[in-house]
Amino acid sequence: MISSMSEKKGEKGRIIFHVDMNSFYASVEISLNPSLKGKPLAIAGNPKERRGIIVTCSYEARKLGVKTTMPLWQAKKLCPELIVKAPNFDQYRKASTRMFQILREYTSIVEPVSIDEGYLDITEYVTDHPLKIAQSIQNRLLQEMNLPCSIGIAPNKFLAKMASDMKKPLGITILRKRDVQKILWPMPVSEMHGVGAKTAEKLHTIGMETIGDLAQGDEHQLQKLLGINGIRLKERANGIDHRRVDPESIYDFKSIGNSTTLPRDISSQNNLLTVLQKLAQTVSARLKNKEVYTTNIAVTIRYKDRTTLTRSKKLGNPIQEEMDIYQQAKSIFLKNWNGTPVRLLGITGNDLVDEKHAYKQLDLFTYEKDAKEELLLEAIDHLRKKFGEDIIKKGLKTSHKEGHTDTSFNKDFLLEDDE
DNA sequence: TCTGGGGTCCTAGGACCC
DNA sequence: TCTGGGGTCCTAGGACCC
Repeated sequence: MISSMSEKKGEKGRIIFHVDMNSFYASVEISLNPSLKGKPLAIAGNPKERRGIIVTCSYEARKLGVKTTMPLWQAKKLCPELIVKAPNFDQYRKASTRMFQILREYTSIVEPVSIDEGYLDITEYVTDHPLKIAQSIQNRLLQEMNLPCSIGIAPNKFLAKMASDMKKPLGITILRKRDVQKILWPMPVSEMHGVGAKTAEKLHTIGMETIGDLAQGDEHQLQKLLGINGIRLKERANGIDHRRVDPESIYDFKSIGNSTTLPRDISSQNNLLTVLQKLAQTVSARLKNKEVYTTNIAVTIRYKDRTTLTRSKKLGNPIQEEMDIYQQAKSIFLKNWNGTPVRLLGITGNDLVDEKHAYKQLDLFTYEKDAKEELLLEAIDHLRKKFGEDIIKKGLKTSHKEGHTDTSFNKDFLLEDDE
């Protein structure tokens, strides 16, 4: 029925689901320990340390005013009987894997967006009314895993995402294109997916309060205010979104990083370098795990007053080893740290290349290194002829002292800016 | 006594080349 | 003896999302 309607309009209508797990971490904890059911439960970072913020909480906790990202001490003040658990990511990942397994039984076109949500394109897999399929998915996740979810059904990703948000927990919502005006347009623009605090604020300055305002807004004005994003948001507000559901998208990740808020602000260089080394270790392990090298290292420094800076460096050759990452990060850090107390440190590997490609690059690099050494020997020979043996000995002596091999000579002696 | 850690995408400016 | 316009790469930072 749906497909015949689309054919009339001359476009390929699709049926997209957005499956969104309800308070996922808390729900997994409850599934592992049913005695927590019905109680105000929050998952928060290390409760002993200041980084303790609410990551997720059960609906019972939400009713009492507890919210995501709220500092733990604030949540406890609000709700003294709150049960707090530290996150157990291994368990969440396990549950996530199983959940996506179940989703893939309904269609092969499943795109995970994060650990607890994903898009499904069931257009070619409709065996029943889409609502029935959604009910079946919801029931299976609930019965087999004890995990509640909300599902949005729509002709594209954006509308499916907006729909899954409308009934929580355990909702199923169909949002048709023809309902956009009635359902979506009266909503505050800040509730639109893709509109955050800053964008909402900007939109308010030109008098736009609802999604409908945005939908009917002037394109040039929006382009001027928000760039390309303005055009896109207006399209979405009109229910238009051509992005396809892409199951492969999880395989082309763009960066791998690790950062940490320190237990207290630190200004000792040695201590900070120790932290940096730990971060390098984690990043290296993750790169190896994903079988990629990085060709761009970025260091993030957040100071006591929360001002944050990121400094990055494009590398000549791909790296993966802890020591290489540490050396690069250390050099960037020392060059940019202003010496005042640091609150957070982070290392990110950007511009990732896969191992096969990295090997080629490495070979090239080794080759270049050899070529450089040859040039160096030539230069030594040249100097020997020009200035005699003395200057060579002087240079070689220095290099011995620094523990270099005799072929590498003391570079400072010869070359001005070649590293 | 505030505000984690993992990411993606976009923009803008400067350097450099033709 | 003054100077166009396009393209690419690199870096920094902002906005957003879960």
